[in-house]
Amino acid sequence: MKAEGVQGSGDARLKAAAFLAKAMSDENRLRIICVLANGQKSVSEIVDALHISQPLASHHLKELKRSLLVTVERSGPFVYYGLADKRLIKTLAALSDLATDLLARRTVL
Amino acid sequence: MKAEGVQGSGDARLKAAAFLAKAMSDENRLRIICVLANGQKSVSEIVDALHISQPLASHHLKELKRSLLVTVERSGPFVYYGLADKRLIKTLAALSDLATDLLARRTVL
DNA sequence: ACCTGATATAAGTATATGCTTATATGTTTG
DNA sequence: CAAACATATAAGCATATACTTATATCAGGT
Repeated sequence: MKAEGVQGSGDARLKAAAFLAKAMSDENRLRIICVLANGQKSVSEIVDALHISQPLASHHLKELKRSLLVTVERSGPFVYYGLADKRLIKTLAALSDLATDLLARRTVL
Repeated sequence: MKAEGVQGSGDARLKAAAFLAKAMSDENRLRIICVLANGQKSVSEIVDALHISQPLASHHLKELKRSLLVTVERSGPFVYYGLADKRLIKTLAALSDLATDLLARRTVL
């Protein structure tokens, strides 16, 4: 018999992890996450911070929203995006540390 | 002036993180990582464990190698793949935990 | 050398994704 | 309502990627 507990099947967990990794697999999206780490930001603030076009920012924000990584809140003409979970920052840091090490190791060899 | 230290520019760090996330954005590759968590495995062992075709396994192993996530070692007719860094397991677990929570939260709301 | 098993590559297809330019929607203010 | 600003969507293009089927390479045994 199967005893899955609360966390769902290993299959579902891997699927979810792949989904999250995909959402984090674009540099512009990671830059957005970094900006949002300092609190909610409007689209235009994000555009200014990243130096990308407004439609491109909108596109990535839509993707981040679809992947549940960000929250959306409208206030007047502005739309404020924020991180859905603070652990995103830690997770991003872990990815970054590991990736940097892997690359550095390769450069040396 | 810029004081970057040993870890490279934030830009390079994000690029590296995006690269790693992309490598981890496929469920079959995550399944391979899970299998390799128990030690080196040959291609056919991986094929048997995942129930995927041999060329597909080879394709993903090539991608994992290109992304520096796995080591390759030939022994006779067999090619053994292993994890390049044990932190991959922890990182995958972190991704999985966070992703599962995000999805669960959404399901509830 | 030949055969068998293990792995890699090639070719082809379908789909997805990142980006740009142009346009639409929505909100506030005069 | 019109004008101005903030954001979203549409259309189009180029590239990447996951997968399948078929074939090639490579190593070991007879």
